[in-house]
Amino acid sequence: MVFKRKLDCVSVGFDYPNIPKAPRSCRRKVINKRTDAMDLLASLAGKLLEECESSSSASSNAFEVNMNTHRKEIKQEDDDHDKKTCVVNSFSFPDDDDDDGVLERTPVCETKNVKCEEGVTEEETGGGRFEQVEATGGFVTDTCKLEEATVPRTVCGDGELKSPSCVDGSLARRQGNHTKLGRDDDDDEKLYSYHKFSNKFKSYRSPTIRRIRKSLSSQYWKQMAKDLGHYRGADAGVKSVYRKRKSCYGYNAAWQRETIYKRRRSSPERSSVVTSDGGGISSGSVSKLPEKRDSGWLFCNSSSVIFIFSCLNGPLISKGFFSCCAVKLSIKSFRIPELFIEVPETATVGSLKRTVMEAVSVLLSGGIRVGVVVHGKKVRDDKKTLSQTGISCGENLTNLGFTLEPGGPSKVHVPLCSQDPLVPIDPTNLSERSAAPPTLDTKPPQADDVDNNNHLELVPYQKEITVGEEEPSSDTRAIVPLPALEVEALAVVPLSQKPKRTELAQRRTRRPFSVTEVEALVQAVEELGTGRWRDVKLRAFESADHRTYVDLKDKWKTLVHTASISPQQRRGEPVPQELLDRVLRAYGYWSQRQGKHQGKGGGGGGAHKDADMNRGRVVESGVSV
DNA sequence: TTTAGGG
DNA sequence: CCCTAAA
Repeated sequence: MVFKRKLDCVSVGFDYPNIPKAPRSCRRKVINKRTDAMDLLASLAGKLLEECESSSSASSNAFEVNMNTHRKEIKQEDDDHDKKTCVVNSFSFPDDDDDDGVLERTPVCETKNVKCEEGVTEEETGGGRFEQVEATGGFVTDTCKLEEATVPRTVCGDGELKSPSCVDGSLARRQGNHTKLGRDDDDDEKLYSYHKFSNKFKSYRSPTIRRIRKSLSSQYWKQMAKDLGHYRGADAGVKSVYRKRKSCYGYNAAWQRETIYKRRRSSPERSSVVTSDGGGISSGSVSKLPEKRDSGWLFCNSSSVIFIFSCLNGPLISKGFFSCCAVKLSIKSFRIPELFIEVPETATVGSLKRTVMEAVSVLLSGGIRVGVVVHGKKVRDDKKTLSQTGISCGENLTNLGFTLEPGGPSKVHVPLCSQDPLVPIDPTNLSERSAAPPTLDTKPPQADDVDNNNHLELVPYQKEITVGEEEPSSDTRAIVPLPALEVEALAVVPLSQKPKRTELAQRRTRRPFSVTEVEALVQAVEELGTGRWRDVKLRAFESADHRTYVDLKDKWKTLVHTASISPQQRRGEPVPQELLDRVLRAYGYWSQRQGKHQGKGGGGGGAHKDADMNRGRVVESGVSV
């Protein structure tokens, strides 16, 4: 099989405009999948680690996270006719990467027979995705060894919100390698294909993509920061998601537009890690370290705090300085063990990469268990504080380690994602797995609970994000959505990305309309007509915070339906027939009126007093079915 | 932000 | 109730 051909296939795969336009609902699902990929991607990126050391020699104090297995091999076998089975025995996430452009944060897939190509601009790829890979002649797609996939880490020493680019020395060390790898390809044809690929991707733009990109832009990170209550930008007023929701007409657009935020909408009693433990943190008592928190890993609580936040929404790494000493730690690298991946022979290299990445991402985003090892002994008691395990402030923590294991309900000692049970992942069946992604329940922080003295800063997995930047110009700096879920890849990687409900947003509790409410609604619609739901809301439900104008519109819709079906078919608390009659009457009237005036409406006199409506048998004429 | 409709 | 295209 000629590589070039495959590459072309990849190009075709990215030809977004060729994707048949599906019905809106279908399209939406595709979009969701893309978003999931982004989430996973972000999550992958989020397994970054940060050290608090301010000295450049900090890295020498780092400890390492080691995985059980380190077989550096991908065995690839034929599976029936067209399946390739790749076993990725280990991945490592080195501590750094080059510092040249966004690729420095791009997980790099190195294989013996597969080269990593750089040169994809940030605009094209953004951070956090596998970069293009070109195969050498020896690729012919039977045994390839994947030596490591690397994810750089972030090292910042001063507690300021910084991009990973603040990593200097250690990054430089690595730069040579990858650059060389990428650049010494002398195959023009492949290069051509590669650029063709890039261009394809460049044109791979759509409002949806832009939106996703936007949501992953710095704005997003800032929002996350705000959520955590540690972002001190111009818009510092952190408000409770719940409250935003409640005041239907009060919240600002930015919030509402935040797609991500919807995932975090939740009941007010839920709070974020830092939020609920703010007091403990500032107290400087390690013993108050939260042992079990929502969506992050809060480490140390005195003069320095490392908060590693990871969820489907993306990773955050934050850090703050407090008044006393802290446990400082750095994770140079860790490895995740064996993955089992199955792809069709016809799969492109690109899709293979994406498959691997998704697998890794899925694994990282919830399918791994983290163990804490202190002095060589595994600490199983989650409630133990660090100090109780023998870790004390100021020490280099060379005696602290972690273990990561895939699969199984998490016995997380350090919750990487969520306190919710993690969905087990069977790494040997990843490609066929239909299980829902890990349940990641991110919970909105409550502004009221936020200890603003904590001043945690966030270090997004993203370059050059600036704290004060209000303009989401960072569009181009966003972790650009991986085109991983284009049709082809979806076909190849049937990973079920269907999010569980809890993963998105918590559905509001159902609150059936009372007869009184129905009456008020009918009354208002009689007067205002249909199509002025905001007015209806203001007129009749202004104080009912839980009833949005959309709710009212929906209720009206169901009322009309209810009124038009037989009483036997109706469910729930019966609505007096009298009200239903009024519903039909108003419906008919306003339908007719709208037809006549063609949206001319306006605030004119209420229909309530309109003789036409009360008198006429508009009902029949107005109601169809 | 609101409206309108499908899910 | 949710989601979202469109206005």
